[in-house]
Amino acid sequence: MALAHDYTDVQYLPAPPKAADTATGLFRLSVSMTFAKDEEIYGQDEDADLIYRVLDGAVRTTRVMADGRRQIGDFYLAGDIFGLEAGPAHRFAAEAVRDSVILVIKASTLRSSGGDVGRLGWEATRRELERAQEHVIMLGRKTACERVASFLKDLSDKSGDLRVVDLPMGRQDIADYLGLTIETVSRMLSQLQASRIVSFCAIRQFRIVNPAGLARLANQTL
Amino acid sequence: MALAHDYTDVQYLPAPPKAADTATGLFRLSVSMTFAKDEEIYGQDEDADLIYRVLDGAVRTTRVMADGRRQIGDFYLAGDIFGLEAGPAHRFAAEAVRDSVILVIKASTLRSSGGDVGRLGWEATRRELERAQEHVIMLGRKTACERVASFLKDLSDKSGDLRVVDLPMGRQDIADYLGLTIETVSRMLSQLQASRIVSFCAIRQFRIVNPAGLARLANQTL
DNA sequence: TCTGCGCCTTGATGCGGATCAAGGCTGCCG
DNA sequence: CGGCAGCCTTGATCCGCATCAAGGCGCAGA
Repeated sequence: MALAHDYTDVQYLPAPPKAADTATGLFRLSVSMTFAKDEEIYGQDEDADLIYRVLDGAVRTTRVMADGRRQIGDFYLAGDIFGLEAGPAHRFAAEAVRDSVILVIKASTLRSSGGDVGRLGWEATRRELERAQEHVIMLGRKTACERVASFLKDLSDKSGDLRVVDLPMGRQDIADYLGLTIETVSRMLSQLQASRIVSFCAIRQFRIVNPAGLARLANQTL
Repeated sequence: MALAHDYTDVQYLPAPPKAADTATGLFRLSVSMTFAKDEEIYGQDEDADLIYRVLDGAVRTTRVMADGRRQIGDFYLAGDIFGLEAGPAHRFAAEAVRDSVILVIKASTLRSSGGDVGRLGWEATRRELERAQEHVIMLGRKTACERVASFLKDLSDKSGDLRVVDLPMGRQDIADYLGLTIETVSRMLSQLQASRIVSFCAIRQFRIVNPAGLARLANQTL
C-alpha cells in the first residue's frame, strides 16, 4: 500500500454518504484514498495501525493458506468499517473488490480517546464479531444451497433498494466466502433462478422474485 | 438460569486462580455460581446483561437450527471470559460442558466504566473476534483431518501442561465445533493415533507424541 | 467487425465425509 | 457380580460437493 501516491486530501470531511450508522463521527479527521480493483489495502501480518471506512466501492478480507486455498473473511460495502479485526497485526489481508474510495484513520487516535468514541470502536468490533459468528454457523452447518440463499438474502438486507440488488463481487469471491467452489456457486444460482426464487437481470445483478422462499431456503436461525 | 438457587457468594473475591490475563480486575465484584453438566447458563435470545468467567470447569456456546443441526461457537476453560459475544441479546446459548463454577458480573457495570476497565472489555471482545475468525478459516477451507489436528493443537497450546492434555468435552461436542459428524471425529482421532502423532492415555486424555507432525497436519496459516 | 481473454455455466466423474448399522467399552446401580 | 445405558469405535454404503473438462457469453482492443 503506497500511502503517498494516491491520497486526495487531509481535512475535515463532510459526513460520509450513507451516514445511517453511529460511527460517522470517528472519521472526521481522516485521509481519503483510492484503490484499484484487486489492489491490496493492507497485508496479512501487517501492523494494524489504521482503521478504514468504505466511501464507495467494495472490499474483501482474505486469508490464503500455503497451498493456495483461500478464505474470504467478509465483504465491506459503502458505509462499512473494517480493519479493526486485529490485535497488533492484521490476521487477514484486505483488497479492493473493485475500484474503491476508502477513508483512513489512525487506530491509536481511536483507541486512546475515552468515552463515546472509544465505545463506538467497541460497538464496531462487536458487530464484526456477530458477523463472524453467523459466518461460522453458515460454514459449519449449512448446505451449499442454504449458503448461497443466505448470501443473497444478506446482500439484499444490506442494500437499500428492495427490488434490485447488485453483486459487487465475482463468483470466485462468493465461493471463497461461502467455503464452496465456483462451480457449485454457479449451479446453486442457476437452481435458485430456475425455481423462481430470484431472477438475474445481469450477471451481477438480481431481483428477488420470492422473498419468503429465499428466507425459507436461507434457514436463518435468528 | 435460576439466579437465586445456587449462587454461593457476593463479595470481593480474591484474584481468580489462573490470573495470567489482563481481565482479572473486572471480576472483583462478582457472584460465583455453579452449574451442573449440560445445564444452561444463558439461552439463545436471552438478554445479555451479564458477563461470565470460568473459574473451574468448561463451557460451550451453541446454536441449534430448526431441524436440530447444532453448531458450537466456542469452548471456554478456566480463566476464560464469555458472554460478551452479543449485542442486546445473546446469539448463542451457553451451557456447562461438565460441572463448572462461573463468576458473573453485570455487563452495564463494565460498559459504563471508562478508561482501563472499558478498554479491557474491548480487548476481550477482540480476542473473541480473532477466535471466531480462525474458526471461519477452519470450517471454510480445512479438511476433516486438519480440523481435528488443529483442535488438538489449540487445546494443547491453551493447557499449561506440555505432556498430557485433557479433553473436557465429548466427541459429539468436538464434532459440532468442527462442523463434522461424531463418526468422522472418531475416525480421525484413531488415524492420528495410528500414525503416532498423538497417543490417548484415556478416552478424554492424550499425549502429543509428534508435535511437529501435529503442527504440519493442523496447517495453521498464522 | 473480428478476435481473444476473462469470467461464467454446464456436464461427467470421483472422492471425502455423511449416513446407516453393528458392536465394544466403561461406569453406574441393582 | 450382572445388567443396563451412554458413549465411543469401526465397517459398509451413499450422496453432496469437488474436480475435471468443455464450451458459451460479453467486453476490450485491434
